[in-house]
Amino acid sequence: MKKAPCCTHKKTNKDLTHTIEFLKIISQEQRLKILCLLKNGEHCVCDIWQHLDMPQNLVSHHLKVLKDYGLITSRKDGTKVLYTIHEKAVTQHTQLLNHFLIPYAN
Amino acid sequence: MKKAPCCTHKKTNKDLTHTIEFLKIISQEQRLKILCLLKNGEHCVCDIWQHLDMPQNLVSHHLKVLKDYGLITSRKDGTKVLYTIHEKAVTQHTQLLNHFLIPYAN
DNA sequence: TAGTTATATCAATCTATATTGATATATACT
DNA sequence: AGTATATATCAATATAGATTGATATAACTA
Repeated sequence: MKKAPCCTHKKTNKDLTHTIEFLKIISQEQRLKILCLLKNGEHCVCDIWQHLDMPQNLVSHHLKVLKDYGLITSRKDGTKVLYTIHEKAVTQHTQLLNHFLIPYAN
Repeated sequence: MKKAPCCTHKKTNKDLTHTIEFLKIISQEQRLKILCLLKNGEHCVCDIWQHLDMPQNLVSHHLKVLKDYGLITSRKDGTKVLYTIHEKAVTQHTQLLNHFLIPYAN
């Protein structure tokens, strides 16, 4: 039987710290909306701020936070910068989260 | 093919608000630790604050937040109050979260 | 080169909320 | 009744981080 992680173990403490970091980043309406938009495909910054009706600099700021943590990636295309969700990273984090919340999560 | 939820739809906006509430509650080290402890079984308040080395009133406060949002339940046993994770509610919230992060999440 | 569009950065302010200290309530025991 | 233990509540403070406004950088166009 697979052992459920417990917060008293060293390794799990590290995982918990990472999970908290991940959660703090996504527990923000604007950022979750951005991720939700990007999960359906690549978008430039102007797409995002017009679509979500928020100031351009704020979007850039949130994109930086998301990118610094590896939840999205970007590539340049002329003057535009196109952002995409990093699906694998996101999935890894959500699975780690489940370990802390659900007994014997896979 | 199942349609992925999009943040521009009314119903999804409501779901997003709920998901943000859920995330704000669990994106807190002390609270995630409490949930992690409770997921492995019932515990009284003194168990929790001694185990997690945090002040009693702070634990009570966090337990109230978790209970008010339906993530845990409680029952009295003499002077003690025993708390348990509400596994079904937690699972529902994590599944909703996946819809916002992962394309075609089940 | 000058102008325009797209994006990023920085400092200052605002806001939400975690934490603390003091105290209240509730139950059990002698 | 009086004391001890367990839990909850409340007001005050501390703090992290979201938002704003101004400005910088970079690339394309005429």
